[in-house]
Formats: sequence, C-alpha cells, structure tokens
Amino acid sequence: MNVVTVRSRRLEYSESTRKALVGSAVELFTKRGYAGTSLDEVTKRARLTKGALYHHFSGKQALFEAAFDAVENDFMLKLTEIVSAPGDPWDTAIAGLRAYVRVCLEPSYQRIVIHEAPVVMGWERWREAEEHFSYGLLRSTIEVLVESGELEQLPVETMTRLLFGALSAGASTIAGASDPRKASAEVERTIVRVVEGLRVREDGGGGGAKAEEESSRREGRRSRRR
Amino acid sequence: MNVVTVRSRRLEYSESTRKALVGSAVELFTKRGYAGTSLDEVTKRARLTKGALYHHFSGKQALFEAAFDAVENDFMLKLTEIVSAPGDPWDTAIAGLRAYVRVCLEPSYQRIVIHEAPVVMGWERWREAEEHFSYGLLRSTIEVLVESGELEQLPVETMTRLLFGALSAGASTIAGASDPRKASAEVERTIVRVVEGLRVREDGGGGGAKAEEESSRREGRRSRRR
DNA sequence: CACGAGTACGTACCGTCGGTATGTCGTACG
DNA sequence: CGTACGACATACCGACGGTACGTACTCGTG
Repeated sequence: MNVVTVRSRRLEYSESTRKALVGSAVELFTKRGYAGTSLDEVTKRARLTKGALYHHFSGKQALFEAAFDAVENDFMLKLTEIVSAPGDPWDTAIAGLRAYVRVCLEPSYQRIVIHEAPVVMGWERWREAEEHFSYGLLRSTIEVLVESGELEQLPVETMTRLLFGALSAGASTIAGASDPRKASAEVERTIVRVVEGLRVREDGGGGGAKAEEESSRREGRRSRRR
Repeated sequence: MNVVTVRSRRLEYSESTRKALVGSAVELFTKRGYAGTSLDEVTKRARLTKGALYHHFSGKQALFEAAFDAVENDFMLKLTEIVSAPGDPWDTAIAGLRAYVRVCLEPSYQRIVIHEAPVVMGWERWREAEEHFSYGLLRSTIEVLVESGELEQLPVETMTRLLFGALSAGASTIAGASDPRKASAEVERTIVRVVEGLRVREDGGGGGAKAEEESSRREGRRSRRR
C-alpha cells in the first residue's frame, strides 16, 4: 500500500495556481482592501481567469480567508518561536510583545488581519480564526503569566481581548504615523508599561494583603471556560 | 440683511427626508453592515427613491458618514456631561470609562462606529472624525489626569490610542458575548484595573498602597494621599 | 395672480462586479 | 488508445452603485 502517493504533475500545477491566486489576493487586498479589489484583477494579476478562481475557492470570501490564513501563518511562525523560547516567562513575554508590535508594521498584516478581517469574515468567525494565531498566542502567554503568579488575577479571556485591542491600536498608530520609528518606540514603551501595571507587586508584606483582596475573583483562576 | 432667514416649508420637508434617509441608513447598516446594505433598501425603507438619496448625499460613503455622525452625536452627549462633571478628576474619569463601556453595548455604535467605520471611511479619516467624538473625549480626559499627576508620564497621544483600542476591543467582546451582562462587568473591572495600573504610585512602602483598593467603589476618596 | 426660476425629488438607464453554467483541453489510468 | 475526470477558460446573468434627465412643487417678484 503506497501511503505516500506520487505527487502527480497535475496536483503540482494545481497547487501552483492556487498559490498564485492567494498571493495575488494578498497583494491586492492589502493595497485596495476587500471591497476595492475585483476578482478580475486578482485573476488577471495571477495570469488566470475567474474559472480557475472559482474552481479553487467557493467565492470571494473564501479567497479572502485563504489570504488571511496565508498572512497569519507567515507571521506567526516567528512569534511562536520567540514566545516559546526557554527562559524567564516574563522576559520572553515582553520580548513577544515587542516582536508583535514589529509584525504589526507589516501592511498586509495590518490591513487584512487587523482591519478588514473582522468586517469581511464577521467578528465571531474572525475571533474564532484568531484563536489559532496571534490571539491564541497572546492568550496562552497571558495564561502562563497569570498561573505563575506574575500577572494580576483577572479573567484571562477579557484581559487577552483588551490587550489585543491595545496592541492592534498600537499597530494602527505606528502604521499611520509620520515617523514610524518614533511611534514604534513610544508604543512599545507604553504597552510595556501597561503590562507592568498589571504585574503583581511582590512587596514584603504585600502578599498577605493581596490574597485578601482577591476574594471576589477566584473563578478567573480555575475555570477553563467552556 | 436678514441673518435669521424664515424657515421655509421646503427646507422643512427637505430636512425631514434627509433625516428619514439617515435613520433608515443607521438601521440597515447596523443590521446588515455596509456592504450588505443596498441603497434601494435604504430608500425603500424611507419611502423614497435613489433620486432623493443622491440629491442629499454624494454617494453611499457620504450616507454612511452621515449615519456615523448621527450615531456618534447621539451617544457622545451623555458621555461629555459625565466626564465634564465637577468633582475629583480620577473618579469622574473612571465613571466615564464605565459609561463608555455601556455605550459600546449599543449595536449601532458597535457596528457602525467601531467595526465598519475604519474600513469604510479609511482608517485615517476615521481617526480624524473620532477626534471630535469619543477619541477626543478620552484624550482630553487622559490629559487632565496626566497633568494633575494622577497618571504616569507617558506620551498622551500613544496612551490614548492604546486605551481606545482596549476599549474598542472590550466593546466588541461585550457585544459578541453570549452573556453580555457578565462580559460587561468583567470588561469594566479589567479596564479599570488596567488604568489603575497606570496610576502614579505614590508610596512610602512599595505597592502596599493598593491594600484597600479592592472595592473600587470608594466615592469619597479625594484625599490625594501625598 | 401670473410666471419664471430653482430646488427636491422620481425614473430610466449604464457600467461594474460577484457568481454561474457550460465548454475544452490535458493528464492519469485501465 | 480511449475514456473519465480534474483543471481550467469563456460567455453570460442579476444585483447594485452611480448618472442623466425629466417633473412637480415651492417661492420670490412684478
């Protein structure tokens, strides 16, 4: 039984055209946005026709989602290896934050993932997709920090959302700034400061007082939610 | 020269149809989004035709911006009076935060202002428009807090952007949650905690200052505790 | 009151674009 | 070597944004 079937030439061609379509879509969606991009443009740029497009994708939305996945996969590889690197969890998390801010400078990520996707795919579906990418990454990072006692005991889900929103806004700020380098530095500094504001302050006798004060938020710790 | 011209009957009619169009647009944009709403639908719902629409607005975008302005004006009135109320700046700011979270529960604000507007109007134009509304409000609030020494000395512009992003994300979270009331409470608590993390730590003894801060419902806390 | 002017719409139409139906060509396979 | 199927191309449809033009009504003026 030949488990590994010989890659036929047909499949190779097919995959190639598919990649061409997605690549073209990423470029055009980045440049002109979803509504501003016509499928004829996409196929023309890929030296194909709508027939090819509708053979590989069920429609414009599906093409967009493919482009979305492509962009996400592209950028998330670097981030995962940064975040999952060994070392002090706090430091690696901060490093991840900085790296993410840099990722957000990429126009394709900026426009497709952050701006257009929630509208095109619908907010719910976008959130669902993001679970596998940057959002999930941020979430797991926060989870680790909370469980290791570095971060304040707050609902992880909510905290992730808020931080994610702040990061996205920071990304937009940088991308739209007249001096991106300066903006990038400011965003980095501010976001790091925000996160440090959420850090548990271990001070001599603070531990006891804090344990008392956390009485109302026990659930955030245990419940895995759903 | 008659500065106060007599309101002619025609102008009254005209204004009425204009309002009908905007109202219809707000409803439909909220329900089906920008792309999912056809102008024929909008005009039909307002018992008019495209002729009327294109007489009052230059196109679909302009209609959307009118709807955007209407929604913003509607909700920002309450917020401004909350934020500009006399009293301890910190407390009123926190109250404003809470109020804003509640505003974000409104579907029209959620969809039109937060989600669709940046894509439809373009991010730059959206930001510019927001200067006159919620964004500007948040910014001036933060400015006051920084100048009064309550908040950490960070770039006001950047801090506003990040906080605004966090708030928007919180709004989205609430709107998309299966239990909006619970989500709303969590978002409120978390965002308040984030802001308090940015508060200047006036301490004799490290973080001990936050010992009794748990309830966040201390109204009469105007003692600056220097 | 007559009347011209201009505004506030309605109607018919055009171009574009997403999507579909159908044709065609090459490759794998018996 | 024929045939079945996958990988496209081509032609076309309907919906929708936008435009051109026609019309009725209002308002100022003599």
